[in-house]
Amino acid sequence: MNNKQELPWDNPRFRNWVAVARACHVLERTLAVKLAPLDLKPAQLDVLMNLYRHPGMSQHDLARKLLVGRSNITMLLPQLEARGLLRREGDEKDKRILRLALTEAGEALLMQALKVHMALIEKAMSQSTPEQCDLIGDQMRKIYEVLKEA
Amino acid sequence: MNNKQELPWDNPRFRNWVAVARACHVLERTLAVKLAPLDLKPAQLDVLMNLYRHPGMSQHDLARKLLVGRSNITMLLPQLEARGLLRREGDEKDKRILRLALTEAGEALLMQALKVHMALIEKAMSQSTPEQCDLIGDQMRKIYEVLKEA
DNA sequence: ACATAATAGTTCAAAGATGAACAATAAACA
DNA sequence: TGTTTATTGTTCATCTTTGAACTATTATGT
Repeated sequence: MNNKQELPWDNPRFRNWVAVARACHVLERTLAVKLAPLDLKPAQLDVLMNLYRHPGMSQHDLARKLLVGRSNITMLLPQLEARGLLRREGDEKDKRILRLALTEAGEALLMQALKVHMALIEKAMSQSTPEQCDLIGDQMRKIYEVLKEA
Repeated sequence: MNNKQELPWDNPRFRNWVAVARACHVLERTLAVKLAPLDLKPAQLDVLMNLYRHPGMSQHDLARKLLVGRSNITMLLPQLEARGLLRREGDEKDKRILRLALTEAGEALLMQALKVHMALIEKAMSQSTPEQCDLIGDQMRKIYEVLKEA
């Protein structure tokens, strides 16, 4: 076996992925700062966004969408529920399942937060032409599909 | 003010960025799993990588490179130092600074970990042509530059 | 029907990350 | 020189996230 492998930093794929990771990281950090006035964390915003798109989803579904553990959801929801941002009600058929949905207050706060999030993403993605932007999205969706099951 | 704003999900920039974030997240998670046999966390690999590229850097420099707080570095390094993977020695001129460098063992482990990391990135980025890959990297570097100072 | 599997959600302890406050040292400047 | 300000790294309290063990409920298979 060849001990003197090619150094990753000479590999375009490696260097370019590192750039992706760094951009993600800095945008996430920035979002956390900009969201602070609304007393929302990025993780909490993710919850609100998913409940808005998929009302009635279970905690298990939510965890899978967010790529986190179920226990994380269990810890996350009570804060938001106590603030009156979402409802949890048991499923009729399957008593194990709790169905989740935003309240009006939750939807209102989400809209506020989305303005912040959107402004940040605009700032980031306006660097690219629409075609470049779509290409990036397409490639990233492919990556997600490939790694999801690995 | 218009309460009925355009929904972000109709906006290509938003949807495409969400794809970036998801791809990042799933790759990071997968990396953590694949790195477990080496008893290394992604954050620790980041440290080793940076010390390899920039031997002699200070903890402050390292924190900035990794986009984390200085205290995070303080918590992170003793584990790696105790495993004999890196050295910390005080700067001659400036007694505040600790200069960091990999040991031979650290470099050896890094090479092992890089194989894992590289294989994962190959799997992800081989979805794209070299041109697409470079375009992605270029755009992401722009994003980093724009958000870095914001 | 009954035993066994699988699934949804919770609890809990351990590990990670964060930011404010602090000590030691260096830099700036009067 | 002497005083003030900045910088480096640490400590500590707090908040997140995680995974394993647990309970309750449903599905599966004989």
